Amino acid sequence: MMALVDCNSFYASCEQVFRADLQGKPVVVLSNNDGCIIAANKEAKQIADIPMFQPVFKIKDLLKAHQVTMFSSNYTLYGEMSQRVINVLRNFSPHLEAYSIDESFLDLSGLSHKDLSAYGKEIKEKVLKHTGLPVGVGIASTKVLSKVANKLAKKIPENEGVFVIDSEAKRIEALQKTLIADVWGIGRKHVKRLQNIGIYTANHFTELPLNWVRKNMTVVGERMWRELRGEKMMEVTNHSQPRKAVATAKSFGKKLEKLDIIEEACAYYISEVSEILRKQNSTASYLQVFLNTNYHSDFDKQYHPSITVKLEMPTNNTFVLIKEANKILRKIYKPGFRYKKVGVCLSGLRSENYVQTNLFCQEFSGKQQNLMQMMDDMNAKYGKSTIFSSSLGIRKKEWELIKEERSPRYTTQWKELLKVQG
DNA sequence: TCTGGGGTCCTAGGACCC
DNA sequence: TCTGGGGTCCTAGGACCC
Repeated sequence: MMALVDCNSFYASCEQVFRADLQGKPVVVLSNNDGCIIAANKEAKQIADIPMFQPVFKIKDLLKAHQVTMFSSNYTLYGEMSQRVINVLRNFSPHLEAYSIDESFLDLSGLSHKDLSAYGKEIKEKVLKHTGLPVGVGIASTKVLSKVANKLAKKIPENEGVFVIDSEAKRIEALQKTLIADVWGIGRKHVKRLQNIGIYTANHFTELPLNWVRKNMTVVGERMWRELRGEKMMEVTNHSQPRKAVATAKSFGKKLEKLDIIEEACAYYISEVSEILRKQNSTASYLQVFLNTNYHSDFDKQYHPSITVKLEMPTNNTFVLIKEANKILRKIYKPGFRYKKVGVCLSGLRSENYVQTNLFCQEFSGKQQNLMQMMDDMNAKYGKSTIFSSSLGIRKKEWELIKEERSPRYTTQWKELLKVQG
Protein backbone atom coordinates (compact mmCIF):
# COMPACT_ATOMS: atom_id res chain seq x y z
CA MET A 1 0.00 0.00 0.00
CA MET A 2 0.99 3.63 -0.44
CA ALA A 3 -0.29 7.01 0.64
CA LEU A 4 -0.66 10.22 -1.30
CA VAL A 5 -0.47 13.23 0.99
CA ASP A 6 -1.60 16.46 -0.62
CA CYS A 7 -1.78 19.91 0.98
CA ASN A 8 -5.14 21.67 0.72
CA SER A 9 -5.00 24.84 -1.43
CA PHE A 10 -1.31 24.88 -0.67
CA TYR A 11 -0.28 28.45 -1.57
CA ALA A 12 -3.33 29.99 0.07
CA SER A 13 -2.82 27.85 3.19
CA CYS A 14 0.84 28.93 3.42
CA GLU A 15 -0.25 32.56 3.50
CA GLN A 16 -2.84 31.84 6.18
CA VAL A 17 -0.35 30.15 8.49
CA PHE A 18 1.25 33.52 9.16
CA ARG A 19 -1.95 35.52 9.22
CA ALA A 20 -4.12 34.35 12.07
CA ASP A 21 -6.53 37.17 11.24
CA LEU A 22 -7.42 35.42 7.98
CA GLN A 23 -8.68 32.16 9.52
CA GLY A 24 -12.03 31.27 7.98
CA LYS A 25 -11.79 34.10 5.47
CA PRO A 26 -11.47 33.86 1.67
CA VAL A 27 -7.88 34.04 0.38
CA VAL A 28 -6.48 33.80 -3.15
CA VAL A 29 -2.95 33.74 -4.52
CA LEU A 30 -2.10 35.35 -7.86
CA SER A 31 0.24 34.27 -10.63
CA ASN A 32 3.34 36.19 -11.68
CA ASN A 33 2.56 39.77 -12.63
CA ASP A 34 -0.57 39.44 -10.49
CA GLY A 35 -2.26 38.21 -13.66
CA CYS A 36 -4.65 35.49 -12.65
CA ILE A 37 -5.73 33.34 -9.73
CA ILE A 38 -3.66 30.22 -9.18
CA ALA A 39 -4.83 29.18 -5.72
CA ALA A 40 -7.96 29.77 -3.68
CA ASN A 41 -8.83 28.46 -0.24
CA LYS A 42 -12.09 26.73 0.62
CA GLU A 43 -13.84 29.95 1.57
CA ALA A 44 -12.83 31.65 -1.68
CA LYS A 45 -13.94 28.65 -3.75
CA GLN A 46 -17.38 28.82 -2.17
CA ILE A 47 -17.88 32.27 -3.63
CA ALA A 48 -19.41 31.79 -7.04
CA ASP A 49 -17.36 32.33 -10.18
CA ILE A 50 -13.85 32.16 -8.86
CA PRO A 51 -12.51 29.50 -11.18
CA MET A 52 -8.75 29.03 -11.35
CA PHE A 53 -6.82 30.98 -13.96
CA GLN A 54 -9.46 33.63 -14.12
CA PRO A 55 -7.77 36.96 -15.00
CA VAL A 56 -7.96 39.09 -11.89
CA PHE A 57 -8.98 42.27 -13.66
CA LYS A 58 -12.17 40.61 -14.83
CA ILE A 59 -13.36 39.75 -11.34
CA LYS A 60 -11.88 42.57 -9.31
CA ASP A 61 -15.29 43.80 -8.22
CA LEU A 62 -16.42 40.37 -7.14
CA LEU A 63 -13.27 39.89 -5.06
CA LYS A 64 -13.75 43.27 -3.47
CA ALA A 65 -17.41 42.66 -2.71
CA HIS A 66 -16.59 39.47 -0.82
CA GLN A 67 -13.54 40.96 0.86
CA VAL A 68 -11.22 38.34 -0.57
CA THR A 69 -7.61 38.85 0.48
CA MET A 70 -5.20 38.68 -2.46
CA PHE A 71 -1.54 37.74 -2.36
CA SER A 72 1.11 37.90 -5.08
CA SER A 73 2.92 34.58 -5.29
CA ASN A 74 5.78 34.13 -2.84
CA TYR A 75 7.60 31.03 -4.03
CA THR A 76 10.42 31.45 -1.54
CA LEU A 77 7.92 30.97 1.26
CA TYR A 78 6.04 28.10 -0.41
CA GLY A 79 9.22 26.22 -1.24
CA GLU A 80 10.40 26.36 2.32
CA MET A 81 7.02 25.38 3.78
CA SER A 82 7.02 22.44 1.39
CA GLN A 83 10.32 21.25 2.86
CA ARG A 84 8.83 21.41 6.35
CA VAL A 85 5.93 19.19 5.31
CA ILE A 86 8.31 16.68 3.73
CA ASN A 87 10.40 16.59 6.89
CA VAL A 88 7.34 15.66 8.94
CA LEU A 89 6.26 13.03 6.41
CA ARG A 90 9.65 11.31 6.51
CA ASN A 91 8.78 10.18 10.03
CA PHE A 92 5.96 8.09 8.61
CA SER A 93 7.88 6.31 5.88
CA PRO A 94 11.57 6.24 5.03
CA HIS A 95 10.56 5.71 1.42
CA LEU A 96 9.07 8.97 0.19
CA GLU A 97 8.68 10.53 -3.23
CA ALA A 98 8.24 14.30 -3.22
CA TYR A 99 6.08 14.44 -6.32
CA SER A 100 5.41 18.15 -6.45
CA ILE A 101 5.63 21.20 -4.22
CA ASP A 102 2.49 20.13 -2.33
CA GLU A 103 2.24 16.36 -2.79
CA SER A 104 4.22 13.32 -1.69
CA PHE A 105 3.82 9.59 -2.14
CA LEU A 106 4.71 7.46 0.88
CA ASP A 107 5.48 3.79 0.51
CA LEU A 108 3.57 2.00 3.28
CA SER A 109 4.54 -1.55 2.44
CA GLY A 110 5.47 -3.39 5.58
CA LEU A 111 2.75 -1.66 7.55
CA SER A 112 0.01 -4.15 6.74
CA HIS A 113 -0.42 -4.94 10.43
CA LYS A 114 -1.40 -1.31 11.04
CA ASP A 115 -4.83 0.26 10.90
CA LEU A 116 -4.08 2.37 7.83
CA SER A 117 -7.02 4.68 8.34
CA ALA A 118 -5.74 5.55 11.80
CA TYR A 119 -2.24 5.95 10.37
CA GLY A 120 -3.59 8.40 7.80
CA LYS A 121 -5.24 10.44 10.52
CA GLU A 122 -2.02 10.52 12.47
CA ILE A 123 -0.16 11.82 9.40
CA LYS A 124 -2.75 14.53 8.91
CA GLU A 125 -2.65 15.65 12.52
CA LYS A 126 1.16 15.68 12.76
CA VAL A 127 1.56 17.80 9.63
CA LEU A 128 -1.02 20.26 10.89
CA LYS A 129 0.57 20.47 14.30
CA HIS A 130 4.12 20.95 13.05
CA THR A 131 3.55 23.19 10.03
CA GLY A 132 0.07 24.67 10.39
CA LEU A 133 -0.90 23.25 7.00
CA PRO A 134 -4.00 21.11 6.38
CA VAL A 135 -3.51 17.99 4.22
CA GLY A 136 -5.58 15.20 2.73
CA VAL A 137 -4.43 11.57 2.78
CA GLY A 138 -5.40 8.92 0.23
CA ILE A 139 -4.27 5.34 0.76
CA ALA A 140 -4.46 2.55 -1.82
CA SER A 141 -2.43 -0.07 -3.64
CA THR A 142 -1.37 1.98 -6.70
CA LYS A 143 -0.46 5.59 -7.39
CA VAL A 144 -3.52 6.32 -9.49
CA LEU A 145 -5.83 4.73 -6.91
CA SER A 146 -4.25 6.69 -4.07
CA LYS A 147 -4.90 9.83 -6.11
CA VAL A 148 -8.54 8.77 -6.37
CA ALA A 149 -8.64 8.08 -2.64
CA ASN A 150 -7.09 11.46 -1.92
CA LYS A 151 -9.79 13.25 -3.92
CA LEU A 152 -12.52 11.42 -2.05
CA ALA A 153 -10.81 12.13 1.26
CA LYS A 154 -11.23 15.83 0.60
CA LYS A 155 -14.51 15.84 -1.29
CA ILE A 156 -16.69 13.90 1.13
CA PRO A 157 -16.82 15.69 4.51
CA GLU A 158 -17.47 12.52 6.52
CA ASN A 159 -14.09 11.18 5.45
CA GLU A 160 -12.42 13.99 7.37
CA GLY A 161 -9.49 14.19 4.99
CA VAL A 162 -8.48 10.52 5.04
CA PHE A 163 -9.68 7.74 2.75
CA VAL A 164 -8.43 4.18 2.30
CA ILE A 165 -9.16 1.86 -0.61
CA ASP A 166 -8.33 -1.55 0.84
CA SER A 167 -10.87 -3.91 -0.68
CA GLU A 168 -12.26 -4.75 -4.10
CA ALA A 169 -15.69 -3.48 -3.10
CA LYS A 170 -14.26 -0.17 -1.94
CA ARG A 171 -12.25 0.18 -5.12
CA ILE A 172 -15.33 -0.25 -7.32
CA GLU A 173 -17.36 2.11 -5.18
CA ALA A 174 -14.63 4.74 -5.26
CA LEU A 175 -14.31 4.52 -9.04
CA GLN A 176 -18.07 4.82 -9.47
CA LYS A 177 -17.98 8.05 -7.50
CA THR A 178 -15.08 9.45 -9.53
CA LEU A 179 -15.70 11.39 -12.71
CA ILE A 180 -13.41 10.53 -15.57
CA ALA A 181 -12.26 14.15 -15.67
CA ASP A 182 -10.99 13.79 -12.11
CA VAL A 183 -8.67 10.89 -12.87
CA TRP A 184 -4.97 11.68 -12.69
CA GLY A 185 -3.38 11.39 -16.13
CA ILE A 186 -6.59 11.83 -18.10
CA GLY A 187 -6.68 15.38 -19.36
CA ARG A 188 -9.08 17.56 -21.31
CA LYS A 189 -8.62 15.95 -24.72
CA HIS A 190 -9.04 12.40 -23.52
CA VAL A 191 -12.03 13.33 -21.37
CA LYS A 192 -13.75 14.65 -24.45
CA ARG A 193 -12.92 11.56 -26.48
CA LEU A 194 -14.18 9.31 -23.68
CA GLN A 195 -17.37 11.27 -23.15
CA ASN A 196 -18.05 10.98 -26.86
CA ILE A 197 -18.30 7.23 -26.51
CA GLY A 198 -20.40 7.47 -23.35
CA ILE A 199 -17.74 7.05 -20.66
CA TYR A 200 -18.33 9.33 -17.68
CA THR A 201 -16.88 7.68 -14.58
CA ALA A 202 -13.55 6.10 -13.74
CA ASN A 203 -15.35 2.80 -13.31
CA HIS A 204 -16.76 2.96 -16.85
CA PHE A 205 -13.25 3.60 -18.10
CA THR A 206 -11.85 0.47 -16.49
CA GLU A 207 -14.51 -1.58 -18.29
CA LEU A 208 -13.30 -0.50 -21.72
CA PRO A 209 -11.41 -3.12 -23.72
CA LEU A 210 -7.66 -2.69 -23.35
CA ASN A 211 -7.00 -2.51 -27.08
CA TRP A 212 -9.27 0.52 -27.43
CA VAL A 213 -7.40 2.27 -24.63
CA ARG A 214 -4.03 1.36 -26.08
CA LYS A 215 -4.98 2.51 -29.54
CA ASN A 216 -6.55 5.82 -28.55
CA MET A 217 -4.56 6.77 -25.47
CA THR A 218 -1.15 5.12 -26.05
CA VAL A 219 0.76 3.30 -23.34
CA VAL A 220 0.15 6.19 -20.98
CA GLY A 221 -3.59 5.47 -21.05
CA GLU A 222 -2.92 1.79 -20.66
CA ARG A 223 -0.94 2.42 -17.50
CA MET A 224 -3.81 4.46 -16.02
CA TRP A 225 -6.27 1.74 -16.97
CA ARG A 226 -4.21 -0.97 -15.28
CA GLU A 227 -3.47 1.10 -12.18
CA LEU A 228 -7.17 1.89 -11.72
CA ARG A 229 -7.85 -1.85 -11.82
CA GLY A 230 -5.33 -2.33 -9.04
CA GLU A 231 -2.33 -3.44 -11.06
CA LYS A 232 0.79 -1.60 -9.97
CA MET A 233 2.57 0.03 -12.93
CA MET A 234 4.37 2.90 -11.22
CA GLU A 235 6.76 2.60 -8.32
CA VAL A 236 7.25 5.09 -5.53
CA THR A 237 10.73 6.33 -6.37
CA ASN A 238 12.95 7.48 -3.60
CA HIS A 239 15.66 9.34 -5.41
CA SER A 240 15.03 12.62 -7.15
CA GLN A 241 16.41 12.49 -10.68
CA PRO A 242 18.32 15.42 -12.12
CA ARG A 243 16.24 17.58 -14.39
CA LYS A 244 16.30 17.08 -18.14
CA ALA A 245 15.62 20.66 -19.08
CA VAL A 246 15.64 23.99 -17.32
CA ALA A 247 13.60 26.85 -18.66
CA THR A 248 12.38 30.24 -17.66
CA ALA A 249 10.02 32.58 -19.44
CA LYS A 250 8.23 35.26 -17.55
CA SER A 251 5.94 37.95 -18.85
CA PHE A 252 7.29 41.47 -18.60
CA GLY A 253 5.68 43.88 -16.19
CA LYS A 254 4.78 45.91 -19.28
CA LYS A 255 5.03 45.51 -23.03
CA LEU A 256 8.45 46.12 -24.51
CA GLU A 257 9.50 47.15 -27.99
CA LYS A 258 13.22 47.82 -27.74
CA LEU A 259 15.81 45.13 -28.26
CA ASP A 260 18.30 46.34 -25.67
CA ILE A 261 15.85 46.04 -22.79
CA ILE A 262 14.72 42.60 -23.93
CA GLU A 263 18.39 41.59 -24.10
CA GLU A 264 18.83 42.52 -20.47
CA ALA A 265 15.83 40.44 -19.40
CA CYS A 266 17.12 37.54 -21.47
CA ALA A 267 20.59 37.80 -19.90
CA TYR A 268 18.98 37.79 -16.46
CA TYR A 269 17.03 34.61 -17.21
CA ILE A 270 20.16 32.97 -18.61
CA SER A 271 22.04 33.70 -15.41
CA GLU A 272 19.19 32.12 -13.43
CA VAL A 273 18.98 28.92 -15.44
CA SER A 274 22.73 28.44 -15.78
CA GLU A 275 23.06 28.73 -12.02
CA ILE A 276 20.48 25.95 -11.63
CA LEU A 277 22.53 23.87 -14.05
CA ARG A 278 25.72 24.38 -12.05
CA LYS A 279 23.89 23.45 -8.87
CA GLN A 280 23.01 20.03 -10.27
CA ASN A 281 26.42 19.68 -11.96
CA SER A 282 24.96 19.61 -15.44
CA THR A 283 25.81 21.18 -18.74
CA ALA A 284 23.41 21.98 -21.58
CA SER A 285 23.82 20.93 -25.19
CA TYR A 286 20.94 22.97 -26.58
CA LEU A 287 19.81 26.52 -26.09
CA GLN A 288 16.41 27.79 -27.12
CA VAL A 289 15.38 31.43 -27.07
CA PHE A 290 11.89 32.63 -27.91
CA LEU A 291 9.89 35.83 -28.01
CA ASN A 292 6.14 36.28 -27.58
CA THR A 293 3.78 39.12 -28.22
CA ASN A 294 0.55 39.14 -26.21
CA TYR A 295 -1.59 36.17 -27.30
CA HIS A 296 -4.70 37.64 -25.76
CA SER A 297 -4.58 40.91 -27.62
CA ASP A 298 -6.80 41.39 -30.66
CA PHE A 299 -5.23 44.75 -31.20
CA ASP A 300 -1.52 43.87 -31.32
CA LYS A 301 0.21 42.24 -34.29
CA GLN A 302 1.23 38.72 -33.31
CA TYR A 303 4.74 37.27 -33.59
CA HIS A 304 6.08 34.21 -31.76
CA PRO A 305 9.52 33.37 -33.09
CA SER A 306 11.85 30.78 -31.60
CA ILE A 307 15.25 29.31 -32.45
CA THR A 308 17.03 26.34 -30.89
CA VAL A 309 20.76 25.91 -31.41
CA LYS A 310 23.06 23.05 -30.63
CA LEU A 311 25.95 24.49 -28.66
CA GLU A 312 29.42 23.87 -29.97
CA MET A 313 30.31 22.50 -26.55
CA PRO A 314 27.95 21.52 -23.74
CA THR A 315 28.30 24.25 -21.14
CA ASN A 316 26.87 25.83 -17.99
CA ASN A 317 28.95 29.00 -18.27
CA THR A 318 26.76 32.08 -17.83
CA PHE A 319 28.88 34.31 -20.08
CA VAL A 320 29.06 31.86 -22.95
CA LEU A 321 25.32 31.25 -22.78
CA ILE A 322 24.47 34.96 -22.66
CA LYS A 323 26.58 35.49 -25.76
CA GLU A 324 24.83 32.67 -27.62
CA ALA A 325 21.39 33.82 -26.48
CA ASN A 326 22.08 37.33 -27.74
CA LYS A 327 23.03 35.97 -31.14
CA ILE A 328 19.67 34.22 -31.35
CA LEU A 329 17.76 37.19 -30.02
CA ARG A 330 19.20 39.44 -32.71
CA LYS A 331 18.12 36.95 -35.35
CA ILE A 332 14.53 36.64 -34.20
CA TYR A 333 13.88 40.18 -33.02
CA LYS A 334 11.95 42.40 -35.39
CA PRO A 335 11.11 45.99 -34.57
CA GLY A 336 7.50 47.12 -34.61
CA PHE A 337 6.04 44.55 -32.23
CA ARG A 338 5.01 44.96 -28.60
CA TYR A 339 6.70 42.03 -26.88
CA LYS A 340 5.23 40.49 -23.76
CA LYS A 341 7.71 37.77 -22.97
CA VAL A 342 11.18 36.44 -23.64
CA GLY A 343 12.05 32.88 -22.73
CA VAL A 344 15.12 30.65 -22.58
CA CYS A 345 15.33 26.88 -22.35
CA LEU A 346 18.43 24.78 -21.75
CA SER A 347 18.10 21.14 -22.71
CA GLY A 348 20.13 18.10 -23.61
CA LEU A 349 21.46 18.23 -20.08
CA ARG A 350 24.32 15.95 -19.16
CA SER A 351 26.69 15.58 -16.30
CA GLU A 352 29.59 18.01 -16.09
CA ASN A 353 31.93 15.06 -15.65
CA TYR A 354 31.31 13.62 -19.09
CA VAL A 355 31.67 16.64 -21.32
CA GLN A 356 33.74 15.95 -24.40
CA THR A 357 35.87 19.06 -24.88
CA ASN A 358 38.04 19.98 -27.81
CA LEU A 359 41.41 21.62 -28.21
CA PHE A 360 39.98 25.09 -28.58
CA CYS A 361 37.63 24.96 -25.66
CA GLN A 362 38.14 27.60 -22.99
CA GLU A 363 35.13 27.09 -20.78
CA PHE A 364 36.44 24.21 -18.77
CA SER A 365 39.72 25.84 -18.08
CA GLY A 366 40.22 26.19 -14.36
CA LYS A 367 39.95 29.96 -14.67
CA GLN A 368 36.40 30.02 -16.02
CA GLN A 369 35.30 27.29 -13.62
CA ASN A 370 36.66 29.22 -10.66
CA LEU A 371 34.97 32.38 -11.82
CA MET A 372 31.57 30.68 -11.95
CA GLN A 373 32.15 29.08 -8.57
CA MET A 374 33.10 32.43 -7.07
CA MET A 375 30.00 34.09 -8.50
CA ASP A 376 27.71 31.41 -7.13
CA ASP A 377 29.37 31.48 -3.71
CA MET A 378 29.13 35.25 -3.40
CA ASN A 379 25.52 35.36 -4.52
CA ALA A 380 24.65 32.59 -2.08
CA LYS A 381 26.36 34.39 0.77
CA TYR A 382 25.49 38.03 0.14
CA GLY A 383 22.20 37.67 -1.74
CA LYS A 384 21.00 37.19 -5.28
CA SER A 385 22.67 39.38 -7.92
CA THR A 386 25.44 40.62 -5.64
CA ILE A 387 27.64 40.18 -8.68
CA PHE A 388 26.35 39.62 -12.17
CA SER A 389 27.25 39.91 -15.83
CA SER A 390 27.22 43.49 -17.11
CA SER A 391 24.88 42.29 -19.87
CA LEU A 392 22.10 42.46 -17.30
CA GLY A 393 22.55 46.23 -17.18
CA ILE A 394 22.46 48.48 -14.16
CA ARG A 395 19.50 50.68 -14.94
CA LYS A 396 16.02 50.14 -13.55
CA LYS A 397 14.64 46.84 -14.77
CA GLU A 398 11.76 47.92 -16.95
CA TRP A 399 10.84 44.31 -17.64
CA GLU A 400 10.50 43.31 -14.01
CA LEU A 401 7.48 41.40 -12.74
CA ILE A 402 4.68 43.10 -10.91
CA LYS A 403 4.13 41.77 -7.39
CA GLU A 404 2.10 44.28 -5.48
CA GLU A 405 0.76 42.08 -2.72
CA ARG A 406 3.71 39.86 -1.85
CA SER A 407 3.75 38.66 1.74
CA PRO A 408 6.98 38.73 3.75
CA ARG A 409 9.41 35.83 3.31
CA TYR A 410 8.75 34.88 6.93
CA THR A 411 10.93 31.81 7.05
CA THR A 412 14.00 32.73 4.98
CA GLN A 413 14.79 36.40 5.62
CA TRP A 414 15.83 37.74 9.02
CA LYS A 415 14.34 41.11 8.24
CA GLU A 416 10.97 39.64 7.38
CA LEU A 417 10.34 37.42 10.39
CA LEU A 418 6.84 37.24 11.80
CA LYS A 419 6.36 39.80 14.56
CA VAL A 420 4.41 38.75 17.63
CA GLN A 421 3.12 41.38 20.00
CA GLY A 422 2.96 40.55 23.67
C1' DT B 1 -4.92 48.82 -19.22
C1' DC B 2 -4.64 44.30 -16.96
C1' DT B 3 -4.83 37.05 -19.06
C1' DG B 4 1.24 32.18 -15.36
C1' DG B 5 5.25 29.28 -15.39
C1' DG B 6 7.89 25.05 -15.38
C1' DG B 7 8.13 20.46 -16.25
C1' DT B 8 7.57 15.05 -18.15
C1' DC B 9 6.66 11.34 -21.41
C1' DC B 10 5.22 9.36 -25.91
C1' DT B 11 4.85 9.01 -30.99
C1' DA B 12 5.73 9.67 -35.79
C1' DG B 13 8.63 10.88 -39.28
C1' DG B 14 13.01 12.22 -41.27
C1' DA B 15 17.96 11.72 -41.62
C1' DC B 16 21.48 8.87 -41.37
C1' DC B 17 24.29 4.51 -40.74
C1' DC B 18 25.94 -0.19 -42.11
C1' DT C 1 8.94 -6.17 -65.03
C1' DC C 2 12.14 -4.95 -61.69
C1' DT C 3 14.26 -1.25 -56.56
C1' DG C 4 16.70 -4.57 -49.08
C1' DG C 5 16.66 -4.77 -44.28
C1' DG C 6 17.60 -3.38 -39.80
C1' DG C 7 19.01 -0.12 -36.88
C1' DT C 8 19.81 4.67 -34.15
C1' DC C 9 19.27 9.42 -33.22
C1' DC C 10 16.94 13.68 -33.43
C1' DT C 11 13.01 16.78 -33.54
C1' DA C 12 8.37 18.56 -33.47
C1' DG C 13 4.07 18.15 -31.76
C1' DG C 14 0.68 16.37 -28.63
C1' DA C 15 -0.98 15.21 -24.16
C1' DC C 16 -0.53 15.50 -19.52
C1' DC C 17 0.92 17.21 -14.66
C1' DC C 18 1.33 20.77 -10.72
